[in-house]
Amino acid sequence: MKTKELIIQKSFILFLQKGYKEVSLNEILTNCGISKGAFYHHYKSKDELYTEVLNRFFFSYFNKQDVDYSNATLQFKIKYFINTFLEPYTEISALLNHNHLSAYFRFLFQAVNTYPEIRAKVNRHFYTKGYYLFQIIEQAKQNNEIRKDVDSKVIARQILSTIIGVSVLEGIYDISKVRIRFDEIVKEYCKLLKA
Amino acid sequence: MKTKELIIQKSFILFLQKGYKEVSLNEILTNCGISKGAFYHHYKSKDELYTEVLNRFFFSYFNKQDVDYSNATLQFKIKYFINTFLEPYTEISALLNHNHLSAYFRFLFQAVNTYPEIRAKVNRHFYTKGYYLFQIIEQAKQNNEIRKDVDSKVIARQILSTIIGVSVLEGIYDISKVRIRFDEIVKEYCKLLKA
DNA sequence: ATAAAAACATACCAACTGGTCGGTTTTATT
DNA sequence: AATAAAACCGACCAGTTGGTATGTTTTTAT
Repeated sequence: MKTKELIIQKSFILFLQKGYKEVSLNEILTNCGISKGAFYHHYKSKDELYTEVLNRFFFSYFNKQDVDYSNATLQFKIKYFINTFLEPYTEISALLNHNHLSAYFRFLFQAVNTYPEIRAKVNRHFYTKGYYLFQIIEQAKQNNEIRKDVDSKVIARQILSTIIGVSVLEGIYDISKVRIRFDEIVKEYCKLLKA
Repeated sequence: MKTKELIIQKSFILFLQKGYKEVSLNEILTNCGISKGAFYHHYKSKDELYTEVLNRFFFSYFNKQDVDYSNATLQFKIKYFINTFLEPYTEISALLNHNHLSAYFRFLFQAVNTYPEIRAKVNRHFYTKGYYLFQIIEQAKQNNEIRKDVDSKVIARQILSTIIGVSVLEGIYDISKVRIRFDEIVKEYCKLLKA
C-alpha cells in the first residue's frame, strides 16, 4: 500500500479508538512504520490529516443512496432503509474489534463539534433521510397499506428518530442487539400503522 | 466559592466545551484564577479531577427518579417522562451558551469510552428507564386506554429509542426543536396506540 | 546514463504537558 | 499570642508535543 494511503487508514483507526488529541504523531508514525519526514512529505500537518480522514471515511457512509422500491411493502422498505444504516456499524465494529459503537459515536460527535460544516452536513444528511421516509409513507398511504389519519411527516420523523435511538441505546453496549431490536420494533410499528 | 468547588465547576464547562485532553491544566488554572499549588492541594491529578467531574455532573442527571402517576393518562405520563429527559439539556445548553447539544454528546461518549464502569452505568440507567416505560404501558393496557395486541416491551423500547433519537437528531443542531418534535410524535403515537 | 523530482530518514527545536517541591500566607484552634 | 494545619504560590522538572531543516535514498523521465 502507498504510504499516504497507509497513513490515512491507520490513523483513522487510531482516531476512532482514542480521539484526535489523544493520538500523537509518533503513535501514527510507529503504527505505520514510517518516519516523520515521510509523514510531512504527504501531509502538511496533523490537522490536515484529520480533515482528510473525516472527508474520506466519515461521509463515505453518508453518501449511500436510498433505492427506489416503489412496489414493495412499507415494512420491506423500512427494513432496507435500516440496512443502509447498519452497514457502517458492522464495518466499524469489525475495524475496531469491538462489539459496541461508542467509539464510533465519540468520533462522530468529536467531528461534529470540531467543524461547523460537518454539523451542517450531518444535519442535511438526516433531513434527506427523513424526506425519503416521508415519501415511502405517503406511498403506503396511497396504496391503502396504512391508515390515512396520521401525519406522514411526524411518522417519518419518528421512524428516523427510532433508528438513531436504537443505534445509540443498544449500540453503546452490544451491537448485536441493534438488528434484533430493529426487527421487533418495525414489526410492531407496522402493525400499529396498518389500515 | 470555595476553591475546590470553583475548580470542579469551571473545569466541567471546559471539559464540556473541548474534551478532556484538549483542556490543559494551565487553562483550568487561569480560568479559576488560581496557581498550580492550589490545584494540586485539592486534587491529586488532572485525571482525578476528571473522574470527580464525571461523578458529580454526569450522573446527577441520571439519578432523577420517575414519579408515580398511576391515575394519569398515558400521554401525560410519557410527557412527564420526557421532561425529566429534557432537564439536563436545558441546563447544559444554558451553561455553554449553545443552542445545540453536540458538545454534551461528545462529553458523554468520551466518558463512556474512557471508563467501562460508566458505560455499564449508562446501560443500567437506560434499562431502568425502559422498565419504567414498560410499566406505564402495561397500566394503560389494563385501563383499556390502549390496544392490547401489542408487545409492551417492544413499545417501551421504541418510546425510549425515539426519545434518545430525537435528542440526537434535533439536539445536534437546534435544541429548541427537541421539545416540539417530542410533542408531535407523542400525540401521533398515542393515536396509533389508542384502543 | 543522467538529471530532476519524489520519497523518505533523522537530528533538532521551541512550546507545552502534567506534576513536584520548598517555601509563604492565611485560617483555625488553643 | 502561639501554634498547627490548611491553603496557596510559583519556580522548576523531565517528558512529550507538533513541526522544521537538512540531508539521503529511491523512483521517474529523458
